[in-house]
Amino acid sequence: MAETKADGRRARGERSREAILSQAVSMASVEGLSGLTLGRLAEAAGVSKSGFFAHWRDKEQLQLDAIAWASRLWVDRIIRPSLAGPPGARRLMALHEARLRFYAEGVLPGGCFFYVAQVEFDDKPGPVRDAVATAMSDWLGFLRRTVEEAVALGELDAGTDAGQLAYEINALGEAVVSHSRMLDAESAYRFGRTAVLHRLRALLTDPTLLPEA
Amino acid sequence: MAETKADGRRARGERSREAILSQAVSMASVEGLSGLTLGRLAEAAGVSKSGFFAHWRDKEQLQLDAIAWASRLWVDRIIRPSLAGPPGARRLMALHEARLRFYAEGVLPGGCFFYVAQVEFDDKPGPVRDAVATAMSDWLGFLRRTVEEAVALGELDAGTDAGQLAYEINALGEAVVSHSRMLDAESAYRFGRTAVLHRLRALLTDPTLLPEA
DNA sequence: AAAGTAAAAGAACGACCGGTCGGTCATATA
DNA sequence: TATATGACCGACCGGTCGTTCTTTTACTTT
Repeated sequence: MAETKADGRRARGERSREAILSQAVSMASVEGLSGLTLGRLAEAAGVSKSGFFAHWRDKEQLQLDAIAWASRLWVDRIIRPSLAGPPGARRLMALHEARLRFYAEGVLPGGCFFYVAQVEFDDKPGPVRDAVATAMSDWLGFLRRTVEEAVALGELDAGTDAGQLAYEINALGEAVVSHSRMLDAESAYRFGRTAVLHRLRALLTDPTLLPEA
Repeated sequence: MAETKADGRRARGERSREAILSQAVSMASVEGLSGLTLGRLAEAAGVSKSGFFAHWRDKEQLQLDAIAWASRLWVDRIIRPSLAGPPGARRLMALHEARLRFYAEGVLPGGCFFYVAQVEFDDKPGPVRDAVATAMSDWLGFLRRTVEEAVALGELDAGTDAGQLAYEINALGEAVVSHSRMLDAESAYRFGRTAVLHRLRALLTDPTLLPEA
């Protein structure tokens, strides 16, 4: 009992910090990291604007931490689950489908944090841009290594260009975000899924590894 | 002589209007249509901030006109040139390569106006969002009809899903923008071109229609 | 030549931006 | 128990935003 009263200032601070960060990632997935304003963020997170500065020196520091937080979310929701299944071609498809599910479930109200962030910062040099580029490079690198693994396992055609295939899987998944929101959600998910499934099936040495549709 | 003096108020206004619009599309390709500020826009276009309001009621009207201006630019640079060549599979590849050239030449400093605009407005209902959605739909519709034409000409496999292929060509081209700016330009253009070329070649009834690489 | 009109500039507005400051209060530390 | 610390607040700063109003200027129309 009296559980809610035991409120240790430090633990409470940590909870505030995470609430703000989580809210920041959500809001940034809609408005972007620049469109995010400290006033609205603080209000949405239930703290005062000045309370915010107990946790971050300035807006840029928050942006950097938000990128790290979003990376963790991506690993938790997309990468880690796929590591529970078999490697190779099936893992590639699992990654892609986890991504589509991530979008479809509306985990982030704007669809994809990094999609917005990379468009926003690809022309604005600085630490934030560098952090986004690193996250993007990490993700594409992981995809590429997963392709290489599939080739090494003999599941995909030996002539497969891993970097090329990683680029395509990423591009075909990314476009689902705006296509589903601007035009039609059902066809966006269908096109996004079918594109990668057929691309992978064409490279498969054992056609039973992935479903026909 | 006295050419610069003959300045007809009306003609001068039209020139101002177009200078502002052109500048707005360039700046919006970097900062987005919301990130665009009237002060910097006016300065870059060589007029005063208030002079802007002689041409547009408010910022939203400018955004709508900028979308129309960017659409015309896209038609002039991508669609119209491709109509000069043969229809069918070669036209699809020509469209894709014109797009990549558009990016590589730096026609717009931010790479692609609509790429930025669609990410920015896919979650913000209103007239601007609707205009961006229409432009996006027009482009994808044109791609789809070009695919259908290629199928009707017997150049592409009869079982080709036109909407699906249009989605893929667009997605694979779009991703070049941020990939080239955030990571590596050379590989981005190579991946973007190779992806569509191979995708089309796999559907070709006459393999000599498109180059091997 | 007079009257009318369109293109601009200049100054100023209220709202909101990121950020600072002084202060309060519960808690961790000694 | 004394003290330092971290979380947090309300008030406020200079600056920029989109927008409005007034005025000047130069062309167009009558």
